[in-house]
Amino acid sequence: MHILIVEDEASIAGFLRKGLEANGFHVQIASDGLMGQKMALDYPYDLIIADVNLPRQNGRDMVEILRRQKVDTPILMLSALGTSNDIITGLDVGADDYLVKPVQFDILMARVRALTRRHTGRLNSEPTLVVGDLVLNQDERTAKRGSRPINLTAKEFQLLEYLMQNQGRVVSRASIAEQVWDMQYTMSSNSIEVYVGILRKKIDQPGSPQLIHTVIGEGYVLRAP
Amino acid sequence: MHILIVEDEASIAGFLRKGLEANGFHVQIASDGLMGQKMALDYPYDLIIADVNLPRQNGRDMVEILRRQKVDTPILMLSALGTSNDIITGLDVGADDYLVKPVQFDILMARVRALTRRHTGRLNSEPTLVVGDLVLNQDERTAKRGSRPINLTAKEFQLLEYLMQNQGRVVSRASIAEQVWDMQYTMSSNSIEVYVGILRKKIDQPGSPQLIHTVIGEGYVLRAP
DNA sequence: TTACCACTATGCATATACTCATCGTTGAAG
DNA sequence: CTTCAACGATGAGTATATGCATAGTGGTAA
Repeated sequence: MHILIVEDEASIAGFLRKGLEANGFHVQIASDGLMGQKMALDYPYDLIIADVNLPRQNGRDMVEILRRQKVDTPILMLSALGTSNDIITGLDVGADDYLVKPVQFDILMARVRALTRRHTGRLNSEPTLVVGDLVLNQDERTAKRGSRPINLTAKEFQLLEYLMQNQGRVVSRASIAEQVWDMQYTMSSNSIEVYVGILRKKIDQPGSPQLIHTVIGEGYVLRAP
Repeated sequence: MHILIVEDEASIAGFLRKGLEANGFHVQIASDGLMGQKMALDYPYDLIIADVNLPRQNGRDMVEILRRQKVDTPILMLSALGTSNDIITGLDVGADDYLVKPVQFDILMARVRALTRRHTGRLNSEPTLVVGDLVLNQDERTAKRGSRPINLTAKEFQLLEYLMQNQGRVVSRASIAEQVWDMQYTMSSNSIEVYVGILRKKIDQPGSPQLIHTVIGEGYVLRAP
């Protein structure tokens, strides 16, 4: 979980970093608005904490520009200003939350948890993936179809995981190659077809409805019946 | 945009409803925690505003139960209690934001906008194209006319996608050839006519109004009836 | 060795893309 | 109202692309 802090006062930035790192977050610091904007565009942080008063470009403008550029990372703004007008404009340019300094660290942590929970709840933190009666437990690295356990090798597991993460969506061979095999897709190999075939034999046994579907010319899709 | 207010004090509930309705939201009110829980499970509200102190079941418990039941609607909590501990437990059971009463309405509105913006951003960005009762989902690569699913091959899908992206506009054979076939248009082939014909057979079945129209000498146009 | 895994090679079956010849429609001129 | 030419639609047939089962190779670890 990566957090970007945009704050020019080194003492505050350090205080936040220390506390956040103690809670298991990775923290990077930008010391002005332009630097913050650049870093936010370069890396998909899970959360951005930004001061309003910043050198070179203030926090509000930075947020507005980031939102215009389709960065949808949650943003928590900090400011010494506590008038309702400040808060409103801060939220309206695209911030998700607003705290007035001096901040109490435990309140900040609670807000950080609330913001990061929503953002990644769907993607990362779920230990199990479910499609129909197929359940994949990412922690235990096990899979089950209904009550029947399924034995998977490492590659098979990765492939199934990727398909389940994209359930309902058609995934191309190219993206499978990138995500599961970590390589460029070349037509010179049919590993993907072979592995899909193996998965089918293990998962879509006759009797239960089929989950893995081929979309000719496009790729594959895992879909609940 | 539908908002559920869970609040037992009629004066506050009425104050909020009036303000929110003036801003274009549809509002429903539940007067205790159990009623709120039931309503939140029954209908996919875009936002829930809940008091902490409620009869029959307090707001914190309600939020916790809703989150357990996978309701992921954004929740904004209100409370007379402003100690950091209250705020923290409120956020940690699954609320997204927390305001201390008495609330200033303009601040509340700003937070409401921030919360609903994020939530619907995800849903609306679903990549679907719609023309009349014809719906094309680009992720799933599926198409439907009304409730009838339509099976399309890759080329057919691309052609329909292009026509739908340009709905209401007449597209020439030349531009279709470029965009769908990736080639210069030469009259030496009638593939386009053939594929339009196939699409017609699949989409414009007798009984429903026709969507694909020929503009002689110009090209084709997809238009809602 | 034996067992297992990741990956490759081959050939078949079939869905799909495209071509061609023919037929239908349209609209303006006679 | 006909006739005719230009334009578009369509059905049948062919070629190609695509996916898949199966068998096989090489590497690794117990």
